[in-house]
Amino acid sequence: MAEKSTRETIVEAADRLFYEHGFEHTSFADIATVVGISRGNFYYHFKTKDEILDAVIAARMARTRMMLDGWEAGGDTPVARIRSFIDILIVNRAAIERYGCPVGTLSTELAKLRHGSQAEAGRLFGLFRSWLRRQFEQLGRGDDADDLAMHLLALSQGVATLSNAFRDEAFVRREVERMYAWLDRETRGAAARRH
Amino acid sequence: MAEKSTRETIVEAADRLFYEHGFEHTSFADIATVVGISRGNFYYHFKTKDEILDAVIAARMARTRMMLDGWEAGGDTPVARIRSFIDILIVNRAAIERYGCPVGTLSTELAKLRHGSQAEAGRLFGLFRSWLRRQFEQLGRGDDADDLAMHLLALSQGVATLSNAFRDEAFVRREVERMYAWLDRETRGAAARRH
DNA sequence: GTCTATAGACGGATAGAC
DNA sequence: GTCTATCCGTCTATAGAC
Repeated sequence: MAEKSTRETIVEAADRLFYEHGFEHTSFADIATVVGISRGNFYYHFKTKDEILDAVIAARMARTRMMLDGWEAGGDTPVARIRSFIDILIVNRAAIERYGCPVGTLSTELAKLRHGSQAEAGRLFGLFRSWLRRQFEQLGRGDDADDLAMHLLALSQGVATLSNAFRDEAFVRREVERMYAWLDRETRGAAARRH
Repeated sequence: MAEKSTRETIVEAADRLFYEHGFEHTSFADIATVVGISRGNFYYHFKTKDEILDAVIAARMARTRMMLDGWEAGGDTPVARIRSFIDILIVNRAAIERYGCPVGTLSTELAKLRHGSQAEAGRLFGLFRSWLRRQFEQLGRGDDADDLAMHLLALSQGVATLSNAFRDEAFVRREVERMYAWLDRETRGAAARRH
């Protein structure tokens, strides 16, 4: 495996810092310190903070696509795949408790900053939305597949926010079970409808 | 009506700026400019930014309590009162689309900043949580009243976040209708259970 | 003359940009 | 490595009320 380029290392560090401390709260010096390079070298790779942000968003888009592709390949049925989405709340529980959802918190921060890349960040949500919509469509919910996708996305976001505010693991687990039950209800007889 | 004190004016301006631009992104100079006073005068009333934050949180707590008391007095039944909560998404739709939920966005921002007042901000959530819990208890849901309160709070948070990200009014209205339906389902036969 | 409210200038620190 | 802007926080000065 080839060594990671300096640029990639910078983007990874910025990605983590933006998530854990917020975009605005993260300074060039913070990133440079984590990466272990001088600020001079830094400016060779990125001219402005906005450039780093765009690179971070692009990296997250790529990573998310890979994750969604993995779920697509790994799940036998649409229901199983949608469960993979719900399970993020469990898998990433510790990080979410501390820092919230990476997608939601970046999106709201950029909205408040009136930052030009907010639309870009919103496309991250779009990836999940269209992926979920496709799963529901495969379950025969052509009419309201997008509604269902948005509903599940919203609930997942809200659970992440409250998990961050209350740090209550039991709450998250209850809500995940509730989402499972909801999914079963919504998709009951789905196979029958398809034929 | 007595004229508002300078201190109150400062807190009001800070409240709005913290909501619209975020806590960290708002500087003393920004607040002073909005209020129309000098920075020197500013420091006479508040020594540090954290002091203003605490005052803002205290003001929001008081305002929220008044709002909840108003719903309590204005709604004939617990269901009607809970609907008042759900309706915030409609009433404050324009602001939420732009800036998100004031409670959720402040809480997540302070969490990322590891700010000492995050617990204070979390108490704002607590107000809604315990108020909702009481409503569900009055509907005879003693066992899972808190679960239901948290679930509704989470859904409301998620809808606010996605409303901010996608700026989709139709989505918000659909989710509000969905919450109404959920509320009806959860409270069906509530009166019977109580007797 | 002291207290309150306001104003303005100064300094250290740090940020982003080159 | 340097430059400029900005931010937070302190310090001093002024003007009126009592």
